[in-house]
Amino acid sequence: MPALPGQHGDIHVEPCAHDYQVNCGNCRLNAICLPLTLESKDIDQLDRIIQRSKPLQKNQHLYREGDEFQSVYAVRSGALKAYRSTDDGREQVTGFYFPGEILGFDGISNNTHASSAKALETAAICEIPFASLEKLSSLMPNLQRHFFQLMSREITEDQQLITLLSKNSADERVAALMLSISTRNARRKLSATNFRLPMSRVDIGNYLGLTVETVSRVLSRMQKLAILQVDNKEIEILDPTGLRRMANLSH
Amino acid sequence: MPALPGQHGDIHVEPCAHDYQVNCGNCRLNAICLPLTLESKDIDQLDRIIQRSKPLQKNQHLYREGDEFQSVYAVRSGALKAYRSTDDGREQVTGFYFPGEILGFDGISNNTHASSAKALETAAICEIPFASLEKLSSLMPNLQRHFFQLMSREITEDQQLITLLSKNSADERVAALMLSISTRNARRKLSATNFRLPMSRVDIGNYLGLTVETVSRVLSRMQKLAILQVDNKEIEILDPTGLRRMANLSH
DNA sequence: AACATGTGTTGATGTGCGTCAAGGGCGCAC
DNA sequence: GTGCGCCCTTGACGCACATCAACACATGTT
Repeated sequence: MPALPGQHGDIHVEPCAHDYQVNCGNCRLNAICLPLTLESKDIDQLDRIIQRSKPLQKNQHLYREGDEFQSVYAVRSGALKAYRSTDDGREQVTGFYFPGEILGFDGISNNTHASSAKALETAAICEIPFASLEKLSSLMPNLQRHFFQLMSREITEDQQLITLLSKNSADERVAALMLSISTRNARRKLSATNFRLPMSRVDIGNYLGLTVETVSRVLSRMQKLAILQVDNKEIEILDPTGLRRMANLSH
Repeated sequence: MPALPGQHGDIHVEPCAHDYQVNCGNCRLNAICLPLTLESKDIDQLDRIIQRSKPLQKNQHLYREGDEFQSVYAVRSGALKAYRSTDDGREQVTGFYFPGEILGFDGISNNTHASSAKALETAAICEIPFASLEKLSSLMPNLQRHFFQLMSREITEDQQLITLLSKNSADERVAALMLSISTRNARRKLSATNFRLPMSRVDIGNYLGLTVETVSRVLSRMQKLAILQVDNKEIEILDPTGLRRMANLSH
């Protein structure tokens, strides 16, 4: 581990000195976030409704369960988790969100956020006020379609998680999560084999319906089988094929 | 296997004799399906894009995983299940759909249905071609918002199921499903305490991440505790409070 | 009526993961 | 340095649910 003074290093943005120059047109992530064929004047219009505020620090909330729904949010850097509290007070992690991904859709149905979202590390966020988005969508069919698609994707991903929880063993669940993170890294042109997990073992277990101990044991086992190299939160995938076999998924 | 000429049969449109008189304006279910304040000319416009074909027979598919996505569907009568096949060939039931409910949203993201939908009993369906719906949504902000809300509701419901699967015992899962069906019945002005389950024990187990045997045992136990009266698929809720306590949910 | 098939129930046994407990590593405060 | 808190790991044990097996019952076919 390199001896960096601030281990997160990256975006240590003071009240966004340079933010005025960030926009959807030049954002590195727009291939993920907005894979649209929009004319540049349309992008400008979209850009004008998006608000970029100062970064969230680790453990800060973006919104909480029960808050009035106003906006959906795109992650520009960092990572977040979404979770809801169960009726007996425990929490259920419902998703992890990485740069280029959009969260907050569960708030639309009741005008109230159905889950909370919290930064797992320092995170920069683009806020997209939903009322403006709706208006703009009416004028730009591509944009309307894009947001229908994003919500649909969230539905299919939730259904994949449902399947994972209902049908797969602890080994398969953990392997599937590692593969998912790897894939999402690759989409952002980062290494598919070396990465740092932004979330704790507790969060992983919570997301996958397992206890911390089980997650830890599975990771140790994968290390013993030379599928992963695990050093605390640093992960290296040594044997992608073995990992896929362990996940028991074809994709 | 019933001796149908072509079991693929699926939607074999042959405008049904009495259908001309069914429309969204006079449909008993529109309070559930379309709880909108639309002017009657708007309802007419919506009505014009909706297609009502002859009912699906039990076990017929409405669509299959991999089919091209064209439409979403509202259930007018009967019941359906949605399911996807896992990588090792088993199936995962992702939802049950009752009259007034809308299914098919998972197809939008890839223009391909991510799950299959099959009738659990004879079912009448309203087909809503998505391309027309999109166009109409651009013109009618209420309608656009309504469909965003419906998709958002699907997301929050999936997240509830995720929580159920990840955190709750067999007893709690089965109790929660019974309560959910009871609530949905009540919304349609049917009895909240007496109903017939349209799905098999296998489907219930599959949906809840349990085996048939466990589902059967839980139902027997509930009967022994005088919470339910179970006669094959006929259910009577004898003790709603006890059922809610067993489900361990506040709502 | 006889039979096949699908669907549901119940009991006996096994096991994967939860629970409980202990201890190690690391960062941070003082 | 010493102490404290948090996160992670590892081992021993138990339990809730899966698995295996047998049987009951309903429905439809011949």
